[in-house]
Amino acid sequence: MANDPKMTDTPLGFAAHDHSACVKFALTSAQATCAARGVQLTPVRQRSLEILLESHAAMGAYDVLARLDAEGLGSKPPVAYRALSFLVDQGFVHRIEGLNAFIACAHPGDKHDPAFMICTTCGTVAEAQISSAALGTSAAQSGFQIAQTLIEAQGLCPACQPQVQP
Amino acid sequence: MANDPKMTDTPLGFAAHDHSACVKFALTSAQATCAARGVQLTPVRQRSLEILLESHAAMGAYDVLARLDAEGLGSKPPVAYRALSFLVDQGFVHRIEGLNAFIACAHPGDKHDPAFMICTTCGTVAEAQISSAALGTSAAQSGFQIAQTLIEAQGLCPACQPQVQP
DNA sequence: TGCTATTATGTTATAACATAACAGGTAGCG
DNA sequence: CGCTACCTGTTATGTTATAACATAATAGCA
Repeated sequence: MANDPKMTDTPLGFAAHDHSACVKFALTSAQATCAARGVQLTPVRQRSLEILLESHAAMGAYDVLARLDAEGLGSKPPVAYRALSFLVDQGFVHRIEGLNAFIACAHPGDKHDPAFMICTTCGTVAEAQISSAALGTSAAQSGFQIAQTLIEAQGLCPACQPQVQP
Repeated sequence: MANDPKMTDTPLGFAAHDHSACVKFALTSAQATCAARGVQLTPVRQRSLEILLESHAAMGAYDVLARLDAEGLGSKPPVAYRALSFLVDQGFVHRIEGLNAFIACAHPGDKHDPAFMICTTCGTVAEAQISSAALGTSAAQSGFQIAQTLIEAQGLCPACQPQVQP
């Protein structure tokens, strides 16, 4: 059930790979995770994930919705947004703030903060399998030319943290 | 023209500081930069920058617009978006993708990739004066509890880069 | 000065992204 | 059965952003 070794060194998106296998793997993995967590991968949710996996690119919520609508799975924005929220919550999909778009996670299963390399010319998005600090290195290795790096950390500022010391 | 030393160790947003001095400094600095670059810091642009500097927090484009409108400087979305685009282009203001918001740069003059720490409770945004890798360290030092880190790099993928080798 | 190219602003209209709120349906369980 | 929990359908609206075109100010220069 592991990825084929030949596709693990390069971020997805820039590298050729066995696409149907990677879709199948991600889907199976998501199904197993949902079963383990006792949450439901309903038809709309699963199909939304498949759409993102198949396109293998960043898609807007309305793009996904259009696909769902074409298949009779729902035509109103909340349908897509609810499915995408679920998938993001479960870690199967990442949201790319800079594009207002969603993309299937390139290495589901691992808990991780996503790091993306977004091509400003063709819009291709590659997810880097790294721990944030190594972004520059990873980019250089894959031949990606970084123009701009954006970091956003969300959390609690000192004033808003629950107090331990009275 | 340097920042007061006492306010350089902590990211702005979480630390008390001489606010009117920091507004004045940033404004003067922006004026000088515009003069040096031969671009115009027009009334709308300068006032937009002032609004962001004064509030010292992340503001949506329509929030800025409301302020401009109240002062008779323009009431239609493009007015705010054009001014904000200019300020972002010049590096006086950063756009925070995760919030669809804008914030005045905390250390103008330096060329840098912005790194932010965003409180999910109170919305306070602090700009970290760091080179991306040190975010975790900086956060720990300032007492910020990171829940989630988001990295977005924009640039050119291998296929889109101008070819050097024929 | 007068021409023209450029840059900035004003305005209309609409596109694109996102969510609140409520109604209805279905599955599991006591 | 009747309850609860969860998911889906739908209406309506809120929020963010830009295209496109008209007008005005400015700068550079013959």
